[in-house]
Amino acid sequence: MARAAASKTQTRIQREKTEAILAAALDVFSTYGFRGSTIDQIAKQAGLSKPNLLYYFDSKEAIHSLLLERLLDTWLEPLKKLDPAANDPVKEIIAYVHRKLEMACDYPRESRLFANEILQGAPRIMEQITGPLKDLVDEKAAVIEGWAKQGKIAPVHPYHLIFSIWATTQHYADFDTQVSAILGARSETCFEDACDYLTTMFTKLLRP
Amino acid sequence: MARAAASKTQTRIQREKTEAILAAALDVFSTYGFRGSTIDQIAKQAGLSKPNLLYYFDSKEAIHSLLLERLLDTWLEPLKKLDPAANDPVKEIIAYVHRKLEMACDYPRESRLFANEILQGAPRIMEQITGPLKDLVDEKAAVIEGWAKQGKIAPVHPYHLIFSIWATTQHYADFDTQVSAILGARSETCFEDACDYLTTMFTKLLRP
DNA sequence: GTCTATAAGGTGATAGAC
DNA sequence: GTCTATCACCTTATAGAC
Repeated sequence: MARAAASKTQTRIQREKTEAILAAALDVFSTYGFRGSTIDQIAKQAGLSKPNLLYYFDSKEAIHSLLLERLLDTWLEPLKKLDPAANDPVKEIIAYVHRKLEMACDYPRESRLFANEILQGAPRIMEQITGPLKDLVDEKAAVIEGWAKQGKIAPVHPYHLIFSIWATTQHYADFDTQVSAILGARSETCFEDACDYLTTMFTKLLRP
Repeated sequence: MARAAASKTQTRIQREKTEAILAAALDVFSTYGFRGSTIDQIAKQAGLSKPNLLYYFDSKEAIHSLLLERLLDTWLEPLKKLDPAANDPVKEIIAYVHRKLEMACDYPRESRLFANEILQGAPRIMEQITGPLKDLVDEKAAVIEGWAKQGKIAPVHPYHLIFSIWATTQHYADFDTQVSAILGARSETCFEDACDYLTTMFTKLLRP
């Protein structure tokens, strides 16, 4: 892992610098992907020299790995919260859409970091996809299918429902450049409009 | 631009090699993005030496530019076909969804090339976004809004409708790695299932 | 802890023989 | 047209002074 970062007894300054590096790295990696990013760029943005950055992290890959590791917990949380015992399944799924859209709005760089990794074939994250992520999706897909069988929501392919929620919400983070360019002045209300639109779409889809 | 590629009188072999280079470049660029890709990789995959590749194209950027240039025509086509005079606007929009999904299925590398470029802030394609693409979207959004006002489709935010169509269809190309990993054996019927699912979703959304 | 200097290898592009 | 050889530069990472 890292030299200083691995130490359990970090000073405040060490923690601050580690976080500054991670923040800068998130910026750079989320934009250019792993191979397209350079340590120089990250160091410069974090306000350190390159060797100094490499004092805190052993390698470029170590920074990237830590970012991805941290990301996945955050990433799975909204879906984890989907409650199988919910009274109103339609509302429960809509609430999930809202959580996911909020994440795209508040953490667009995290979304792009993930998108970049998947786009490149997920070489550094495949185990997490086929492991924890797939398990969670399988579990929640079964919940959704159960709701459908009970007639609490309209019959719907649970996996593609989840994919469509991911796609439509993350789109606003990953393709923000395009969305903003096309909306122009309308960009200002983009997220509220998106929230309204997606609420309507998924409500109409799911209402039994 | 290119040396041999710029010549108007190419031999058959020259054309073939140019196309081989472009095919290999599409593979590599769509996976790693511009900065993450190397000429070496492209040359190797095309079956040429690096200097030989650079005999056909002046630079790495020249190849990338030509790919993007070619892409945009194909990319805009499905939306261009949306007919303002269509009898059944719901069907017309659903047909657009189908064309878009088919493109994601048949040309996933093109979709990922585009995604990579947007994700990186569209540095080499911004003019096309704010120009031809925005113009086309503005035009078609007006058509959709017209249909809504006439009561031919349900009232809906036209721009976010278009974004949601892009997001849901391109997702199957751009996030294919993730989709396949999660679906496992179900991947075999992925596109048929997606087609059914998206048809249902957008029909329910749009039916007046 | 942070710096300068530098090693070691990769990368875009060119020169010149064939 | 295609190759080998090579240049100039960039990038990751380390060594060692302070």
